[in-house]
Amino acid sequence: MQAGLRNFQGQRLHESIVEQFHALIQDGSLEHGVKLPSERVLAEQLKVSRSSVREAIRTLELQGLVVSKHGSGTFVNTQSLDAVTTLMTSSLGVGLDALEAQLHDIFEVRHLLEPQLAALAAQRATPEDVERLSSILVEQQRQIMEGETGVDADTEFHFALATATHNTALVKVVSAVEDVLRQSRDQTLQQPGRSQRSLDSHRDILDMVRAGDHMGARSAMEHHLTAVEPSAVYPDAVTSN
Amino acid sequence: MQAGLRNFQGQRLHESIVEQFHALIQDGSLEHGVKLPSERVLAEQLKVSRSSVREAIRTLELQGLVVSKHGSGTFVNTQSLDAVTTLMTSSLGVGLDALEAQLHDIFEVRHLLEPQLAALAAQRATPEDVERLSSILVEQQRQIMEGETGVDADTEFHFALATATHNTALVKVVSAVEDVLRQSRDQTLQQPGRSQRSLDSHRDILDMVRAGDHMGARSAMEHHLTAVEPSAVYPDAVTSN
DNA sequence: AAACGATAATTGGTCAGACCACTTCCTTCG
DNA sequence: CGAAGGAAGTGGTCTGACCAATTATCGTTT
Repeated sequence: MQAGLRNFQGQRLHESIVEQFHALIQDGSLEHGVKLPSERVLAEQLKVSRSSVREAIRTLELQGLVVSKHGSGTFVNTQSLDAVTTLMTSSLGVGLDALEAQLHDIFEVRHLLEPQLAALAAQRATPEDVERLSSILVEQQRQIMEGETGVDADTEFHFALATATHNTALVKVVSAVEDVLRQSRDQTLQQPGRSQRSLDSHRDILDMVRAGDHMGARSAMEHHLTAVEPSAVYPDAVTSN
Repeated sequence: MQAGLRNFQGQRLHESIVEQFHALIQDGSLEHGVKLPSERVLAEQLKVSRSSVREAIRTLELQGLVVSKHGSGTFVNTQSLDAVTTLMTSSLGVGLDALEAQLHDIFEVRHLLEPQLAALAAQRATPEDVERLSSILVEQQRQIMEGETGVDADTEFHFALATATHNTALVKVVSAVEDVLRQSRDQTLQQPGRSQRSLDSHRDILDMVRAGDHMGARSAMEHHLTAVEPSAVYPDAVTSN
């Protein structure tokens, strides 16, 4: 009987090769630093083409599990940061509830990040920043009155608030989170009253920022996030002071 | 127009192709959902073989920036969390001058994120998580005793702490931040005593996590961040305690 | 004219064999 | 004995071909 090479439904060949290596690494057959056979030999052993082996190795290298050195060989590397992650995530299969779980995780990141962010913004926002935030809320009000959800203005507000911290790294992190959220936010805001409530708490936040009240801005943001959060009730949210 | 295809120092061909796509995506030339040319056409346009194009696409797909569908084509995908984080890290790497300025910003993000993260980890860490964190500190101690800075173990500790929150989104955000920091951390830790002090405060954090004391973990992390912050202003003012 | 179905064209996935560039190691020469 | 040189091994790239899934095309049928 030929080697496993189960190539079931929609599974690409080099992907199943990757899975085999994951298994070999996880059960300890391939320890750190071990040099694995050459691509040509691997291709012959697995009875696949060298291209497939290469694409598999490319994947493993991207995952940090392996390092290829030109002219020398390919070596197992299980001590990198990336390596541990991929080994963890590969072990637990991706279920149907994965997306929902991811969404919850992202909201949790917001809970950690944005209240602090609002506090920073309250301390550093320039009059121009406040003006910009204010005009965004006007636009959001207009969208809501026209029957839209105002999701774009909603996202824009959080982005602008991040900008008001004058911390470029923070802006990038927040926009990463908000970008992913924008898709789901549209559904959330379609529940009756949600849009208006979101706008109201945005106004509260802006008031605090305008007043330079960083404590107030922090709690206003926390209130806002709780208000717009999809029903998910969590046992113990982080108590921030 | 034939783009440069600069293949300088040890740069593999498909890697420079990946970089070109990163640039195209970042400057907005490739928006979400856009279908890019077939592999054969791309190979011709870039004047490389189709294999190289494929390996580049494989990389982009692993980074979440692109999705290939058999028989249909390859499409840009910039709305996944993976996509945004990889774009973030690749963009933060550029600019030697900007890096200096952004370093402060990044440390500020850590100050916002990681204490909260430590609190979460203290609430959710499993015995396995604690075990893992513990072994990392052993490794860090070993590296320091051998005269190294222990920068890898240092980075890995923060990464492992993030995984202990069991929040995949949080892990991704933190690893993006830590990745950028690893470069500068090596310099910071080279100041005498810094490495040992960093290890000591890591131990404090782990103690709090082990005890499930989320408040203690939070303040321990805050203390740690303050201790290792590259405060070029005060050379060695921080007491070791 | 619209709906359906077979067919061709397109595209990603895999395969085969070749050559190039870099490393390693061993032989050979000084 | 050491160093220069070359041979073998390895990853990196190229070429061209075929397979498999999808999509577009066009004919027939209703």
